[in-house]
Amino acid sequence: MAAEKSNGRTPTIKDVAKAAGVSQATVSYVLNNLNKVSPGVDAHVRRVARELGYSRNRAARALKTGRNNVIGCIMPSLLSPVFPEIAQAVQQRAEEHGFATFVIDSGMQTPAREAEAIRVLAEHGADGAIAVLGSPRTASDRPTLPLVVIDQPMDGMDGVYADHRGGGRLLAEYAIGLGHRRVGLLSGLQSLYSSRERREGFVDTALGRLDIVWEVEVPLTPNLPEAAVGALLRRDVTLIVCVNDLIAMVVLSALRQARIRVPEDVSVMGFDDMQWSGWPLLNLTTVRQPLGQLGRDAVDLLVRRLDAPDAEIANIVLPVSLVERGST
Amino acid sequence: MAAEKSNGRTPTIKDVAKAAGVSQATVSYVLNNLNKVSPGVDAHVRRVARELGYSRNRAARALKTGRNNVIGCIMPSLLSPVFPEIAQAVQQRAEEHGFATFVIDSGMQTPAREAEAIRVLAEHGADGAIAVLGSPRTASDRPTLPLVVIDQPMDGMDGVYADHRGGGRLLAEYAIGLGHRRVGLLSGLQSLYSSRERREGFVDTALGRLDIVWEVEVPLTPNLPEAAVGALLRRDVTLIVCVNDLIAMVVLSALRQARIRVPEDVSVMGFDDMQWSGWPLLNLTTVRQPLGQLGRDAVDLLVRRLDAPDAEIANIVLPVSLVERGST
DNA sequence: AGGGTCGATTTACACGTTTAAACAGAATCA
DNA sequence: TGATTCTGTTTAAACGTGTAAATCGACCCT
Repeated sequence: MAAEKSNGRTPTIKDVAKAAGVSQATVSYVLNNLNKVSPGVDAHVRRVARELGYSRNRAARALKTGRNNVIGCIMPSLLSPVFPEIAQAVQQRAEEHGFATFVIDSGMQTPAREAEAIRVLAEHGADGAIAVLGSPRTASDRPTLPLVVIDQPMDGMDGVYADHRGGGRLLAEYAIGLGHRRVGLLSGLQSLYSSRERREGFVDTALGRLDIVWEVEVPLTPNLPEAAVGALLRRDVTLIVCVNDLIAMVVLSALRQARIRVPEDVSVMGFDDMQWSGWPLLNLTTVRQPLGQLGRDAVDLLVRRLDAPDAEIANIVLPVSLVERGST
Repeated sequence: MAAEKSNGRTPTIKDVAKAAGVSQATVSYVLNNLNKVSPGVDAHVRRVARELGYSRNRAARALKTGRNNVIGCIMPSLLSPVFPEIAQAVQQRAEEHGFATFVIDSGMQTPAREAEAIRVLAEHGADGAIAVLGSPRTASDRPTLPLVVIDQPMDGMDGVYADHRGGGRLLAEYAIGLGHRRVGLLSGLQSLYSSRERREGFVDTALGRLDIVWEVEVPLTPNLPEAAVGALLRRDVTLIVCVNDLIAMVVLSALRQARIRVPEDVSVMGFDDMQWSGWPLLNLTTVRQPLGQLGRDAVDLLVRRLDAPDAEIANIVLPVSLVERGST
């Protein structure tokens, strides 16, 4: 063993080259798996590199290639239970592709914060990002970064989202099948694609077969506006349909407080099938959307885009399914 | 306006220098806020830079300085409600220091995954990391990365954690004050510092004044072992003390399912004061630990360490407080 | 034997910064 | 006035890679 460069510094490609008795270029070629070098040399270089504990300097190669192998993951909130589930999947899949992931909490859907998040990502060298966007407006500031949008189609960008409309339909059909007639509807902000679709799927199917006695549009944060609470307590429906599980959770809370029993006095349905919806405390009948799959598909789409910037825009729609539980 | 270099490329420091009629070095000095240049030139350079929409290339400066301005944030799980709360605070504070944050889900406390997370971070150029570690073992693989550990002291590393023992004491005192006598204890894995401290604080204070009728050691995942469920249903205590709110939540679930009422039939207490503990559905009496503050202090500690690698090891202990709610 | 091809390897430059060191004036001082 | 400090600015050398282009042999073909 001739040249152990065990001085403090972490070894560079130059050290490896010297130790292996070849040029830097050869080492580079080997380590990038371009099959440009003869098998013998290849093996030798690899061995030496391993022996020295060499690993390529990210900053240098990023500087040279313009690629950082880092993607961003912009979520409206990490405190809600559903986004972390997506973020986790994104991170794992990205890792498989050799990308690291920046998770950023954009602070619940203010367009300014979302634009800011994108800026921060770009500034920190992210190659692209996956985002759950709260506002359609953000589209106008066409970002400097390749973006894959989750939960809604957005023209000019790749997207992955669940079949919200189909989910709404499922809810309505299930309710009808159960013999409900008078229902209340807590729909999400209709400026959001997903909320709109869910609502329309439900309403269209319900038409003529369910009476929507009241409907209140609520923000997707975990507290109900006055109007919604009032409606809940009127007790003039046998079923309350919520735009998502988080809202359903708040509804269950409110009902509990008012000592209205579920499902004896009134039934409740949600949408998402978030992690806790299955627990006895909630036990929520809901529509399951494949959260992990959303994240994984988004990552795949993004790396495809990075490799081929001019590929045609893709939109993936994932199927949903009804999960029957005790709240109905 | 002479030199608008509006060809496609994003502008470099060289473009700015040329446009401003000074050298690259001057531009660099200005933009790094070393007060080396005269006010007039300074202002001029800044203006030109802004006009060109220039922003420094991270890869290049990372290459030169050996600093990436990126920190990692290793959490055992993002699905649990408490860690995202910390992660969010970490991210915000890091941003204030000019650092971006990698959030990594180490997959619930397996030492291998934790070591792997550190490796990934190092490989992706993180300058340091903040970690909630599940296993003490990880300490042995002394990481290549400056680390600040949250939730436990760890020799040789900076740490931030709450006064777990004091919290345990608070719980016991409150229980005594309420007139309880027979209590059940769901303690966490005693291999974890935080669980151990909480338990000891409680047990020491309870000594002779509370009967700990049964005690079961449970993992910190959201499902109870048989033994625990059995104990709950024995109904031989007036109070159940849980190692944290997540466990308490599961307990409430189980009790609900068994139609045991809280707090009429039995009281429940937790630890953490996570986001939902205050909701009517849980309404949990608990000990509040300042989750956000943990994250912020950890970041401060980390950047201090990065600036002064040889500073003495610091450990910050944060105070806790009792939050009275409806479950007792 | 001389030109031509081909594959393996090296040479050499570029990427966009930071920063020590050199430099040029101007101000200060003996 | 000439030597000395100071201040503001520039020059130039890195940092660790990737990769086009040049180089070098070895081999093949008339």
